Amino acid sequence: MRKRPENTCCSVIEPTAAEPSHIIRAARRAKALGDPIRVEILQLIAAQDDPLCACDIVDRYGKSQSTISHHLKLLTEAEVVHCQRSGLWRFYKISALGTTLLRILLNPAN
Amino acid sequence: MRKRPENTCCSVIEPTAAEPSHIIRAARRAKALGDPIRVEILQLIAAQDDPLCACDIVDRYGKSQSTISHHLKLLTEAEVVHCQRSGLWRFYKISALGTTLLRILLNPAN
DNA sequence: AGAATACATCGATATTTATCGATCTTTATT
DNA sequence: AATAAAGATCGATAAATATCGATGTATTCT
Repeated sequence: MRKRPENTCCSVIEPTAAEPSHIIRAARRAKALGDPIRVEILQLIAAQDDPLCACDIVDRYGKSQSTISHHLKLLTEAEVVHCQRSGLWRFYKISALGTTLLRILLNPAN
Repeated sequence: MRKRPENTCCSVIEPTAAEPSHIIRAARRAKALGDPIRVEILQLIAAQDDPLCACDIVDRYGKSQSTISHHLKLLTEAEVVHCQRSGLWRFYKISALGTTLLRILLNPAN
């Protein structure tokens, strides 16, 4: 049996136990930004002064309407965007969480 | 043809074009945190005062050594952790990027 | 009521990812 | 040199995800 330097096995600090639901939510939030298309969509939404209609997002990325709808659903469920319905249209705006995440992920300095 | 409110189709603000490589890197960074196991591993690494040996990470999550090695590789490639080799061992510590992302993703207030 | 539009959902398929056991590589010990 | 240990890599498989076309649903217009 080889001895490990400084007995690392016995000096592991236990992290403060986060609830499983928090871990899962964190992963879901990250996963929402884990696709280049969704990063681009979020970037587009972030660039607007006003909430952006879903119909203005389709046709920009060479993907079908159903695919874009799927991506918008994931972004919404992760709460990186907020969605408001108005008649036939759905308008999306970036959330505070989305703004923060996008800034950090796109920052070349990190 | 129905008219959209406020002619949204004509008022879309173009985002400042990020390089494709930056978009892809952002997605890869996010994807690295897009798995609950990796969030937990990162949380464990983040809790340490000193770099943590990979051998202290295996056996904590009911996953095989090769699986943990795979996850550590993804975390390293995304630069949310830094890895230093010392003899037989690899020691991992969280990066500034990893610290920031973990804090935001786990924050219940967001 | 009927037609048209925006968007969601469904079912199918292809790609990606997580996981494992086995093996390989590197380093340290004897 | 032989052995042992840590960790990476490989090949296979199962699960998850991205994508599409078709269809459904809700809403608005005529």
